[in-house]
Amino acid sequence: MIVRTRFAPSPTGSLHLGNIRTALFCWLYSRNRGGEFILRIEDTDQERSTQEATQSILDSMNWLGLDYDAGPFYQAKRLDHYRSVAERLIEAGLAYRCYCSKEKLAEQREQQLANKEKPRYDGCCRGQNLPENKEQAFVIRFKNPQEGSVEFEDQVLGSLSFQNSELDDLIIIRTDGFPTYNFCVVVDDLDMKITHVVRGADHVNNTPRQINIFRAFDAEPPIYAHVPTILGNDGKKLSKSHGATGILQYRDDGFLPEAILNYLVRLGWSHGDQEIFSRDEMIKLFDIKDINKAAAAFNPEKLLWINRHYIKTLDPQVVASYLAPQMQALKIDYSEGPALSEIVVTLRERVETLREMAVKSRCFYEEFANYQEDAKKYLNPEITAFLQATRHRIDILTAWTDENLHQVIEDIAKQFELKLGKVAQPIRVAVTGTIVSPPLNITLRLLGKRRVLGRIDKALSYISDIIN
RNA sequence: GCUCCCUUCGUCUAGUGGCCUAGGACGUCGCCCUCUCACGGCGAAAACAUGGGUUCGAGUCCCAUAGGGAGCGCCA
Repeated sequence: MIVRTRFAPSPTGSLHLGNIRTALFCWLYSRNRGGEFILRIEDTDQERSTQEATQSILDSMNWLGLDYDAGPFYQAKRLDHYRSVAERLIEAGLAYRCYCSKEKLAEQREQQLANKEKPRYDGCCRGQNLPENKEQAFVIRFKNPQEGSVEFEDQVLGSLSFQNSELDDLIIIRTDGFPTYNFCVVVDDLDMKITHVVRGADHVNNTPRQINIFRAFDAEPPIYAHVPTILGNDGKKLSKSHGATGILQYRDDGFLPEAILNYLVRLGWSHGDQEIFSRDEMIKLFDIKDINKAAAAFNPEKLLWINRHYIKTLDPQVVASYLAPQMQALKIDYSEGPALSEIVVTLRERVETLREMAVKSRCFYEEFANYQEDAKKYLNPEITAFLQATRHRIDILTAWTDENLHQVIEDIAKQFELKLGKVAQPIRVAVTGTIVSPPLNITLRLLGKRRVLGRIDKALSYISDIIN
């Protein structure tokens, strides 16, 4: 039997970390088993589904490299199919038309809640076998078994059992003729021959209803695996409605897809003490059986740590390709000056995100307007002499290398009988305008002779200005 | 209210009855390295929710309690 999983988001907003982790687990399982992974867009809610959301789902999957073997399938394109299936269910006596008004139902619900009962449909139209009446609005309800129980073995949670008496007759076709979630899921999972349903634990309570529908079709339900929800770093649920960050925002903020995936795979899943997993390792080692039952809280610091890890260890050329859009977003023209891969190599140990890297790279491509406030104190008359000497040494330097530039700084320190730090820091301020930068010799090399000399001149005139 | 689920350091987790004096990672703190910032190295503090069982022996099995979560839609 070939394993076939699906990720089935509804296009009512952008995908967040919780959704993506579910997609990842789904994808990993199918890849691990050499199976197929299907993308299905559940857009039966005409009110809330949007084209933008659909596009952002596609973009997100693409960015993370979660490729699918079939789809995307759109439920909105299969409406006639769902309707005819529902009609067949009525003919078979497994579903029925219900003419109860929304108002009546709402009232009933309120009443039940007031009586501290579980709100549920009372089955008023069940068994009446009401014919189609075009004059009056009706829905189609599934005839849920009233006795016995539904039991199934969840791959994450273990064996679960629900009494049918707890379940009511759910609506499968609305008044407007659109099918509802629990119905479409079953029809599609069946049609698409899904073998394993890996989804969020918020669907656990839907599962017995869906299994009953499978049974009505005389079909075997798929194997279920409900993965626990992800909580925000405040311990509260992470969800669209609580303003969870869309995954593409992480891309824009300078996170690597490798980091997002690695972070997410370790949330609720583990393989001993291993923290770092390449895509291939995840695929090779992943198993649903190793998913934890408890909900995990999102920890932004650890995501940052993993992001740094990948910035530091991935091929600089690859990181540079991710950096380019960040440079563009900041409108930094990097067509002249150091290659982006050089920037990556020098800045990768001092940033947490690519955005930060882009920001810090600015001084290699553009002149700065002002010295930072805390840097100004280094530019005083006492440094004029060695700054001038430094300028001269650099001016006559023929081979522009890290070694030579380091030698220049050391020589100047020796010549003026100063500690290395005492000369390095003022020079750093002169050429970068700030008190923090990569090692000075490397900074100088990246800036290039023309920029270095220009900035030293600028610092010298700044100093003479404050004297006068 | 009812149904279902969950519970190891602040956080992610290892742990499948003796290997646990509970291990690793992020974060935090300290020290070392050092031209700044970092990287790196070394070290420290930090957890089995509570109470009962079962057992020679329980973080590990069972039961209660407490706490947390999800669902109870003509949303998905």
